[in-house]
Amino acid sequence: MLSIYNDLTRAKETFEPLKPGHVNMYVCGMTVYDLCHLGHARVMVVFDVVARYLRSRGYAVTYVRNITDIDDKIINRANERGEPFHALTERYIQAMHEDAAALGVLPPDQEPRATEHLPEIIAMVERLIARGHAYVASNGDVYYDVRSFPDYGRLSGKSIEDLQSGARVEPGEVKRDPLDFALWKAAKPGEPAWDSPWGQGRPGWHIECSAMSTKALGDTFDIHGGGADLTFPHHENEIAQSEGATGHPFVRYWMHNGFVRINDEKMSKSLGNFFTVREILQRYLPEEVRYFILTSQYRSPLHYADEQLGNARSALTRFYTALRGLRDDVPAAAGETLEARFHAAMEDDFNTPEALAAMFELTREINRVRGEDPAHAAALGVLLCQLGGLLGILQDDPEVYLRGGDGGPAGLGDAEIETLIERRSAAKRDKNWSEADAIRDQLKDAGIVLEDSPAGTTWRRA
RNA sequence: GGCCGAGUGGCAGAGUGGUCAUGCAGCGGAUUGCAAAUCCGUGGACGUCGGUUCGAUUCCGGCCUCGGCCUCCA
Repeated sequence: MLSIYNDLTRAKETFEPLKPGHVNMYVCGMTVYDLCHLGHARVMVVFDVVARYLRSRGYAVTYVRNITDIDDKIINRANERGEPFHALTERYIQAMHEDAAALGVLPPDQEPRATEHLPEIIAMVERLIARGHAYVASNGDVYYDVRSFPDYGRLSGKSIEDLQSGARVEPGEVKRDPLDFALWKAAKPGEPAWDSPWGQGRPGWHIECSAMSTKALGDTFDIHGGGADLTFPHHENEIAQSEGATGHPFVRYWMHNGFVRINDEKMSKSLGNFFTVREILQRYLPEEVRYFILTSQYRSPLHYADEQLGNARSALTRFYTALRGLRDDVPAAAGETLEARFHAAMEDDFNTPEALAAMFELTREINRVRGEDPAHAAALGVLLCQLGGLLGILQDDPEVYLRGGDGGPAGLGDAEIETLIERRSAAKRDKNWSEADAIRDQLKDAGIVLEDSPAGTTWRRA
């Protein structure tokens, strides 16, 4: 029985999809005017795990993650660079796909773009006008009339009155109410624009998600996800738009992931304190970054620290060390209590840290039995890999992971390493310990760790 | 100011009304030519002040501190 924390009710609820056996899920993706940073990576990894896990429980999942490829920031950035906005967005979409793939994030089933859904967007705005939820302003903008939607503020826990007191009024405002938000923005000279019943213009930020999610998944769907900073106003506005236009409930379970923090502050573009995925991948393996993201429950803050990325490396080394040398062509061990513990953790609102704890205990069990019962160890190892697969980790060949670490600036090649190990083995046979230790120290200085066993010497990169 | 969330051992991070998180680091032991890896054992925590309770880190309230949203943001 899977339970999910629903931000709409602020409680964990038993998950039951609208259509038995099928889950429709929409996640707010990126606005593509820059490279992905770790916060974007967290969204992608978290909901990738959600989709993987739902599928593993037998659900057919339709996972939609949108791309915002037209908005103010994109226009400004394109102007700064003196290039067409779509050239800019194409480049960053490409980069995002590369980053996602590197982190083992499976592609969503659909990846709709705002600029490819102008007809749906315009139709929804027209519908909102017709149903009395929106109005055309004197300058050609179209605004949502927030006061026409009594439930406004429910998701974010705000009241219209509270919002009213904090609302700021810009000079030259053409809204009827400061809380109203733009569905359609009239084009200024030189801006990208599309034809509409209200003249040339472009969609507001929120309407694209309402239009695209409804088109892809229907008026009502199961899960809507995104970063916690989208709760208000973005998702609040989506509810107002979609329910205002369709007259039906919009989303059944709202999921928001917590922020990545650095020095106790939110990592964000506006604060400028972010690391891009690319920067981090220059120093850590993709699987290490992914593991690091999963060490925190998705709603909790994730504290960025080099020490913790290093910890991720140690942890993965422990897993892969246990898997190394085990047969992987056997059936997974069945009926293990640790497997049940893993699933209990995942079914409790995707508690990945607890799920990882179960995997560590499974790892200890593998190490414990591998001497006397290699067959059982192998079966447990296959199980460990399967569980890891649900999280998108431990899918590498152990040897590749263990030998593929950072070789350092003066990294030795595999062949050189093997040669040195053979010379050391010869010295060991001769009980020439000083020679053997000298070679081991030499390798250690090059970042190579040796591990002797009765079966011979293995090595890995530290 | 309004609303929301959080404060757990050296670090990270789960969880629970009364026996164990887990990983890394530390310490002791086994193993090893010595190491490494591994196994066994072990120390160390629940912001603060009250309340409820036989018993609270866990429930309730006050306080303190921190973070977030209220404006673009994953």
